[in-house]
Amino acid sequence: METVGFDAKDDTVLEQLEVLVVIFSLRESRLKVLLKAQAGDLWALPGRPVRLSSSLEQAAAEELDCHTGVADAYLEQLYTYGDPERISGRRLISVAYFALIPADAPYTAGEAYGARWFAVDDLPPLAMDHAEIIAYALRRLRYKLEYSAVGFQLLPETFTLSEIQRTYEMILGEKIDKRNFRRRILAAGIIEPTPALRTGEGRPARLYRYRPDAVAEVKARRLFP
Amino acid sequence: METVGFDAKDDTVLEQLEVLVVIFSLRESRLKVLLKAQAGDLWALPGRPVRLSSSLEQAAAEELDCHTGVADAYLEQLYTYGDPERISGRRLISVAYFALIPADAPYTAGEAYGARWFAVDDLPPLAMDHAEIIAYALRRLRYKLEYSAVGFQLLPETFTLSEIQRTYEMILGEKIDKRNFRRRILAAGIIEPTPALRTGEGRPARLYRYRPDAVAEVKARRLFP
DNA sequence: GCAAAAGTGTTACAGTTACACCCATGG
DNA sequence: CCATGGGTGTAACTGTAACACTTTTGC
Repeated sequence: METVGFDAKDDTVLEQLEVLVVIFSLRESRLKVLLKAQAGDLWALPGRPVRLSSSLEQAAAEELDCHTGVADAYLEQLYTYGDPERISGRRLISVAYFALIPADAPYTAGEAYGARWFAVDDLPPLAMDHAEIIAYALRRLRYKLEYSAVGFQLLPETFTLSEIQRTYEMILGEKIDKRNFRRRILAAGIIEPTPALRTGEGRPARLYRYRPDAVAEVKARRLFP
Repeated sequence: METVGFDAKDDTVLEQLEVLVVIFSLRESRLKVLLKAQAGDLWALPGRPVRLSSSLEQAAAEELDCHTGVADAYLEQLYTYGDPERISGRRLISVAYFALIPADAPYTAGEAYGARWFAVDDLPPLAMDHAEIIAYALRRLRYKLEYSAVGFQLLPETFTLSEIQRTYEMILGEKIDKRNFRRRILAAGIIEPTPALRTGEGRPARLYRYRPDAVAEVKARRLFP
């Protein structure tokens, strides 16, 4: 074999290569993952082959966009799965990404193309090693939550302190003390109050906004509870 | 195109796929990386194509073995680089791994095939995006050092407390208090004393051994200074 | 006996946790 | 006026950081 030339608009794909995307979102007060129906009652992570002309991350972003309509979500490479045993009769390299989309992204957007949201603790039977991939993505998400500001990527533009706290509790699966949580998250300086209040049952709550300029991941570990 | 069948001993390779290995070791009291000479005064990370029949990690382990003679070193997948722009005229997906080999592995073993050790803070001109890959591997190594027992993979089977401390200082690039370091590392219970002493200049030092059974990465973060 | 590295505790400080009541609104 | 969720401070405790001298060996 020899080197393959290609031009910048080459639409052919590498046969043995795909990207997969583990798309997380908060839906109905639960952390959910978007899955596509497959033949044989199995579900699978959304994924696509990679064009010669596009980067891996672009391919993942396109797959994310076509399912959720969200183009600028948080997207991070997770791991590359490429063992010969993971699929019989064919070699397949899957570069897995994980994505976080805000809770206020249109619910039904994800349900085009036979896709559905499943709570991470209540998954259907999954194709290949996709269960393992989701488990790893979840571990990484929980882990990152503790030393970075990644949790805000799951929230709408503005949110109340209680909403952030519920988000953290939902992902980490444990209760957090309200006063300690507020003190810390405010001390970290990564959110700022807006003039607006959210009114609902009970006393109205101050709405806050995330400050992406704040250097969160740097230096300070375990920023949050 | 269509699906490619293959059998378990298929030696053909995927043309656009390679593994790269960032091999770290402590040499002459510095943290060094193994690089191979390339045409045009450039140096590159050791790497190889992936056979259809072998896993990515196997391929990385083989590349590591053939350069260092170490078959059971610490090996971890780092990141997959696959943007079209990283090499002109050809699409190349590089799955990068990083490896740690003990300081007492034979020095010259790495120097077969025109390879040489370079201190991480004094690297030669590098091919493609390999400088970026090394920088990322180093960041990850430093990071992991703080919440896992990965540092022991760079040490011989037995070592003195001062040797571990110097290892940490070398990688993190900062001084650590001797008494605090010892107290913590002993409290963590991940090393145990051996009957042996190491004699040299000054008072002989107790030799310790790493206890791989100790659950290090679990639960406790920031185990070390 | 002196140079060189090993070994050893205590105190001050900072950060974390635990904890309970009043406030503002809608119905 | 009451049910609902929002908002607030302090004290005990735990972990971390700073710090200097004695011990054992080889030369």
